[in-house]
Amino acid sequence: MSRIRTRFAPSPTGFLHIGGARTALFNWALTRQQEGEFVLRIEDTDLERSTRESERAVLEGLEWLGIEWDVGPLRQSERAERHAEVVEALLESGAAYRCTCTKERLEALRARELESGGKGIYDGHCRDLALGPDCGPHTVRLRVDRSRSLRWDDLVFGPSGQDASEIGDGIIRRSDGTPLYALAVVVDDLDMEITHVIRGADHHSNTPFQLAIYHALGATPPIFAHVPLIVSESGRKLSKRRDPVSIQQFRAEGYLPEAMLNWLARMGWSHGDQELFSADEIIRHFDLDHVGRSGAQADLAKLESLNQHYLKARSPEALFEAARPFLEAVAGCPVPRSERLDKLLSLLCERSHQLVELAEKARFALVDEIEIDAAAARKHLRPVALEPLETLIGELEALEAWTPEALEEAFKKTCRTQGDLKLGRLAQPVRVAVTGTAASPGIYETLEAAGRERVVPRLKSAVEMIRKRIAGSS
RNA sequence: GUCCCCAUCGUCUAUCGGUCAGGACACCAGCCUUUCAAGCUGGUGAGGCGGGUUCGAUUCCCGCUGGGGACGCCA
Repeated sequence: MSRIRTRFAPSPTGFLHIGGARTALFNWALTRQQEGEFVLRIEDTDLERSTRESERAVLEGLEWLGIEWDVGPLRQSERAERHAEVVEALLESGAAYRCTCTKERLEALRARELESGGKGIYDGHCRDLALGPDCGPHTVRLRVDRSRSLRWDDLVFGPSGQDASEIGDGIIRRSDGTPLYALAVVVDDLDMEITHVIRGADHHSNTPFQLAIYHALGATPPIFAHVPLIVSESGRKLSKRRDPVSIQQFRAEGYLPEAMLNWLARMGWSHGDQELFSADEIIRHFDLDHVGRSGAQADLAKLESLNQHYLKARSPEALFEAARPFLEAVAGCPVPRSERLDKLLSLLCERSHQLVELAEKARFALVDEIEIDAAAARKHLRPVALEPLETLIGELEALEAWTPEALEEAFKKTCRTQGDLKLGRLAQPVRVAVTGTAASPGIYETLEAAGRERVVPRLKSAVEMIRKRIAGSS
């Protein structure tokens, strides 16, 4: 058997969304596995809605995910001549005909049809009129051979399609001379020798008409595999407005590409009980037979869980590399990598789901001025903490080494001299004073990460706060 | 409205006639504990309904119900 050739054909009318990304992933995975060729084709025939900007967004999204194409990006708009040529040939052979029906007539027709319980398809008004090129403004319709079967064996849905008698003569060229999607995809897929068309299930019911075009062209259709849609929590098709669907949005929030890939792969596809997949494993195991037929809801909680998993799985270098822009956004300045920061990051990814969250939690070690959470201060920076804090400051200032071990020693000693104070009674006020919040990694690691130069002043300012509080309440 | 498709825990799913219906996320509880997490242990939780076929149906068939998609001079 010859090599397979697949394609991903997004229309650049927005950003790369998760449905498209998953379709691309499935195409890519199968192609890599079979050592075929993967074509990227931009379907930009709708000039009004297509922009170079969103085309770039789509490419960037794919690149970020690590989905690489072998051919392209090709643009459908650049193939206009070829499309026109095919329509002319179809006209010539009689497989297509000119239609002068106005939009008004068609609308009225459809309304009347629907009203009387009909199918709302074209009635063939111009089918046998043999209209010539001089018939005025006209579209071109495919003369669907009504005796044929427009069925195929879908690799995901199984036997699909209907008889040609059930569909109408669809338009393949607009009155302005440009081709319609159905014509363009078929011609492009044929010219590009695409062997497997793997696309969203929203194309499932458009496929019969496309088969009719293949027939009219005397061509053999490719193999089709329709992948069920990813749906929103309401169970409907994803909406760009209401649902978080943009790949770049996820990226901006700090999701890792390996987590996205894993998440996307497991929506609709499975490999037994396995949940974790690297890109290589997806390629190795991907199988259209194990793509389900029902729509999948995008579960953000699962993505978060996967993202944390991959955050923890990253090497310190790779973690820092991914986190850097987020850390710098918090710091407001370049953030160099350091051993101290690496340690903090590894501690923080156990309590973060995305990089934005991680960077925010690292704030206390990145900036000089922190804000103290009011509720945390009220609860922990109380008069009873005053003496212990002052004692601790003395201990810390006397410390030679700023290590977790030395810090622990200082804390233990302070607790002892403060009448066997429970560690939590000291650790919590310190935590709030140093991080501004009541939650952080272990207190010694936290102090180590913040650095002596920041810890002592912050403790002193906390002491001041408490003093003011005492003065204010008396 | 017409055509097409889909239907297992809250969610993603495994199961290709015989399983105590499994896993993961989420959720709950316990352990751990200086906070928050993480981790560990345990737990709640599913075959939409009605008919068939069969010794036996989640699995095969039909109907119903529910949900979705397509019906453009959009892609």
